[in-house]
Formats: sequence, C-alpha cells, structure tokens
Amino acid sequence: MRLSELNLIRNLPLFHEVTEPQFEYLTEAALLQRFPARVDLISEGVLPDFLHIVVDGSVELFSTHEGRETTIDILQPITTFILAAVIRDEVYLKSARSLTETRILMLPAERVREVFSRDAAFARAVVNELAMRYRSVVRALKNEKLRTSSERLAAWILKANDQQGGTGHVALTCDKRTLASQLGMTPENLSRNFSLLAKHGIRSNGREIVIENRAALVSYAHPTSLIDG
Amino acid sequence: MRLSELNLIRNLPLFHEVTEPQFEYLTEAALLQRFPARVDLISEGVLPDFLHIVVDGSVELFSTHEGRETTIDILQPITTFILAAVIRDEVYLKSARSLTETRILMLPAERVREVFSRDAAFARAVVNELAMRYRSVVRALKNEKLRTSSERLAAWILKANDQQGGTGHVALTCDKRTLASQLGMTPENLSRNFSLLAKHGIRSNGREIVIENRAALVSYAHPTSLIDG
DNA sequence: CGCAAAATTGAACCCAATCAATGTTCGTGG
DNA sequence: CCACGAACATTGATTGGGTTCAATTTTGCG
Repeated sequence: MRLSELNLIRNLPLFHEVTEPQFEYLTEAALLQRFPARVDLISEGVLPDFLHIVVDGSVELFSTHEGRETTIDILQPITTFILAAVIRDEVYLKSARSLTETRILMLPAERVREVFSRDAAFARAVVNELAMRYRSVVRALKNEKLRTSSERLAAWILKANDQQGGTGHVALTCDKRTLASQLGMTPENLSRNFSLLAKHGIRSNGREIVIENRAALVSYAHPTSLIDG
Repeated sequence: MRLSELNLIRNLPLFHEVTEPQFEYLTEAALLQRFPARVDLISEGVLPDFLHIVVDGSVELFSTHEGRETTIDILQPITTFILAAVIRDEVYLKSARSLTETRILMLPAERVREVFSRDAAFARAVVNELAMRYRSVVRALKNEKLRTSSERLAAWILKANDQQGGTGHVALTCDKRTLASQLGMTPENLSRNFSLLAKHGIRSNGREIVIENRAALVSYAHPTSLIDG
C-alpha cells in the first residue's frame, strides 16, 4: 500500500488513536483493492475474512431471500462495513456490491479482533463506528417504512441539493435505475414519482433536476434530522 | 436496589468483566423501575439521560413521522436499548414503550460514557452488545422487507414452537393485537393470515395454535438463520 | 446513422391498510 | 353466578401504494 494511502487510513477516526505497533500489525496484511461497478463484494451467510472499508465510490448493502432482494443501506466513503460480523466472528447477514467503481480497504478479520482485544483506544473507536452504523441503519429503516416512495424521492432531492451547494439545481450522478434502487423503488415508479413531484415544486429533465419551489418541496418531503441525518 | 438484583446485573455479559469500583460507580446511581404495560419509556429526538436495560417484560422500539408509526424492534430480557445514542451522546432516533408490565434498569448516561472511557473491559462488552443489537435490527428489517405478512406469521409460529418445547402446540402469551404489532401488520390482517395458514399445516382456535403439518409450514415459511436468528 | 440500453407510459394485479359491521371474550358488579 | 359492557377479534368491502408485464420512446454511443 502507498504511504499516502496509509496516512489516509491512519487519519480515520477508527485508527487515529491506535498505537503504532498495533496499527502496523493491522495494516501490514491489509489489501487495498479496486473494483468496477456492480461487482459482488461479500455474500450473506459467509464468515468474514476481512473488515471492509469503503475508501472510494459507493457500496450497496442488500439481502436476498427466496428470490426477493432488498436494499439495506448505501455507503459512501469513508465507512466500514460488516464490522459487527467481524467483531462477533459470525456470518454476514447482508451482501454487498459496488454501485460505482470503488476502492475497498480490507483488513484481516482475525487481526482486527486481536487488536480490538489488546488496544483499548481501538475498542472505543470501534464502538463509535458501530454506533454510527447502527444509527444509519435505523434511519434507513425509518425512511423506508415511514415515507411513501415519492416522499423519499423528495427528501433525497433536498439532501442532494444541500450536498451540491444548495443552488436549487441538482445533477444526477448515477443512472436512474441505480437511484431507484437506492430509494427502494422500481425504475418505473421513480419515473412516475418524478412527474408527480411536478406538483410539488420540482421540474426535471433527463439528469437535471431543478427545485422551482423549495417551500412546496419541503412541505411535501417533511425533511427531519431524525431520518435524513 | 436489592442485592439479588445487583448480582443479576453483575452477571450480564455487559458488566461481568467491569472492575468492582467502576461497577459500583455505575450502579450506585442506577434506578430499577417498574412500569405497567403500554407506557412510553423514551421519545425520539430527546437526548439520553439513562442507558435502559430491559430486565423483565417486553419493550417495543418504534418511530413516528407525520402521523405514521412503525415498529423497529421488540426487545425481550435481558437487553440494553438506546445504547448507541448514549455512547454517542446524540438524540434518540426511536421511541420505546412497554408492551407488558416491565422492569427497567436505568443507568445514568454520563456515567456509562465515563466508565466506557476508563474501563477497557466495559468498552469491549459494549461493542459486543452493540454489535448484537445491530444484527438484531438488520434481521428485523429483513424479516419485514423480504417476507409477506403471512410468511412472517408462519416463521413466528415455528420459532415460538421451538421456544415452547417443539410439541407442535403453541400458546399465545400476549393478545393478538400485540402479536400483530410485533409482526408488523394490522389485527385484521393477522386474523386473515391465521385462516390463510390453514392451507399450510396450521389449525388455530383462540389462543391455541396447532402445527398439524410441520413440513408444509416450513416449506411456506422458509425459516433461515439469516433472518430468524 | 443505427442499435442497444435506459427511461417512460399504460394496464392489470397484489398485498396490505382502512373503514364498517358483527361476533366473541372476559372482567366486573349486581 | 349470571348479566352486562368494553375491549378484543373476525369478516366483508373498499381503497391505495406499489410492482409487474408489456409496449414505446428516448438517450447515448460506437
């Protein structure tokens, strides 16, 4: 691994307080791998070999059962995933795939558990990370269950607008079928929801979304920190 | 608090390895409170004052938004709840209410965070607890999103049967509206699902459920450790 | 320019919620 | 001990959000 990348990792909250020898022990056997979009990274039901960290790109956590599939969470850098399975040394409950091209840092699971037992600072950092991830899943769950699909889209537009500078012009960074999957609906439904939001302050054309009436959109989406973070 | 109760707490995985002085510091300001059924215990959006532990009875975690409500998880003893919010000192993302009469142990949040920083064994125990809770929510989410309501009922019957000794006779321990809420459906829908399961090996009458054809029920419910634990 | 993938639009269907009416339990007080 | 009322439970009819299937239309790209 390159030095610049090691420094990047070192500065993550998760590793920042770890003692130098423990950090070296963790990273000397680490892999930093690049994956194209739409590649399976892990599969539910398998015991974890590595702790994964999204360094670049975005990753979808999902589960399947009897031919059905559901998205659990979408991860943006820089986030760990399947930390809970690694710590408890139990099988993954979800699968993961890359949505875009990604770089994933992989730390051997066994070493993570060892350092976790030896280094109190690391243990505390793990708790914080885990607590954060926990809250993120709860938010995702609430978003799914307490909003209709069109409300999720409306809330997503508001959030994307904030992240892109709040100009009222939002550009899609992925294709619409991926967005539909992120928002927990079919592409057909996403299409219908875009036209529906015309009644609530949105004009959209291709991958350009314009917020023409922010107040109307807000009153339809009901954004809240208890869901949207 | 009674000595017997202190010992009970002491033997929880979460506290078992904590040093004696730290344990005393945690528990000397603790409250063990009894609540009747259907009482609000905490409300989302509020900063945590206490870490709560279900000692007795069962507790529902739920969220509301714009007049809607959804169940996130049902807790049985002995489990902590809102641990993530306490550790991060951030507002609750969910509310909690007692489903039955309950006893709740409440530890001052500030002291939990202090001991968490000072006592490595406690920090490690917290991680394990948190990881377990995380996995539990993921399972609940999968159960909701990957199964129809009648499949959830079928899977629940199989699990309840196992817990009650596997005799093929299951007795309801709560009223049906509570069961409906646990399974994420309306009481009307639960009623319909019970009659529907007649086609899949179930005969039920009042609060007596009989599994007449286990194979048929299994092939309908598709139980799996990746959801049912 | 032409083709394949993505996106849209329409129709039918499904699961589950809601509303409404009726039947059943169960605890309580006469 | 029985009668009664209130909560619980069942049943039917309707509605709604969303998916699926199918048919076009648009987009992007070689």
